[in-house]
Amino acid sequence: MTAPDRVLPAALAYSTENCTIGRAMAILGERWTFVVLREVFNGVRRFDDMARHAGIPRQVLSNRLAMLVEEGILRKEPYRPSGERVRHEYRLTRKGFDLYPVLLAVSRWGDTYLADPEGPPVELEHRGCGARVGLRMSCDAGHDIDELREVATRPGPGVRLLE
Amino acid sequence: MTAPDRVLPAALAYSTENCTIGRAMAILGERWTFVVLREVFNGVRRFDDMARHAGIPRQVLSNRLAMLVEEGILRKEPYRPSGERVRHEYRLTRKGFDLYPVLLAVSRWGDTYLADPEGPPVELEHRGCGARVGLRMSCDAGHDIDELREVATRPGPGVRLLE
DNA sequence: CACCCTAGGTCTGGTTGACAGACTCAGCAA
DNA sequence: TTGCTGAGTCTGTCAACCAGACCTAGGGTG
Repeated sequence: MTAPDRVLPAALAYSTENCTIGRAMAILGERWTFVVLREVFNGVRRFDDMARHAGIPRQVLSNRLAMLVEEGILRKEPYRPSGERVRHEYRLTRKGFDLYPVLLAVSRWGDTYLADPEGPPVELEHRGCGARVGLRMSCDAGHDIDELREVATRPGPGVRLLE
Repeated sequence: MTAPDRVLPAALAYSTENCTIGRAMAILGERWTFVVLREVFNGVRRFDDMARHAGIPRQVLSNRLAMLVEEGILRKEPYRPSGERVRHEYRLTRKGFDLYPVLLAVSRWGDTYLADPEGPPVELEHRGCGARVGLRMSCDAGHDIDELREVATRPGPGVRLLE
């Protein structure tokens, strides 16, 4: 029960309204967005497969896919299975692939804190080596970072002062 | 326009209903949850500071904080600034701190794809070294992983077969 | 004492989103 | 002609979001 420091860190002198987390979560922060993405990363690319496999309400899936296409995270591609008419599948764009670390981070956190007692239902392994896949913090200079204390916040090039 | 493989990967023979991503997103996947967490990670711990600083509707903030406390991600602690009455602040639990990689991943993705042209408003640097902080995929055996292709999905201990 | 200020909420009401279940529609197949 | 299948849309209900006003307890001020 000690008094906290009321001195706000430097970053907080700036508006967070333009902070990218808010924008990112406006896209990613809907109940099913990540579930859809997990399906696509797992190779499920078709509407009915997703709806059936992940148990997403069809209307919601429809909305989510349309939004993800509009945001440039998925693209809708026609293809023709031999002897059938043209169908469509959803595939990841580069922007979509780059969400993999987010998905992985969420997945590891969920496995740690939300899995049933017996353990997580699905695991990701390093192909060949067999060890579990995870994320490590590091800086662009290559140093590993183990402690949150080693991370500092600084204003970036797009900073905007509070009025 | 090639036909996709309709053979679902091994993981998909199992229900994803119990997959932890779904559960995690039921908690994290709401418009403001991460924005609240970002504030707390930045050292903003009090109701009014969050509401003012991040522009969150007070009712929503109230709900979000209550939910995060109930989920064991935040805890509410009383403290008394000298000469004032008792107040409350929200602090991260261990479970909450472990969300940092998720926050960092979202933040880096947002900085890359959603920032204003001039760049992200805030950056995270390695204290001392000054380089930007990011995440690297690696396996528990210590190998770096650069390609998504190196990651394979396997059933985990808590797997549950589809009926 | 009466009044004001502040932190930390609640209350109200309109708008949007989630969701289940039924319906549609095009093209192939029998 | 009828049926099947993939990929949706339509309808109606219920919950969540959100802005803006309101409330309340404790301490300070005149």
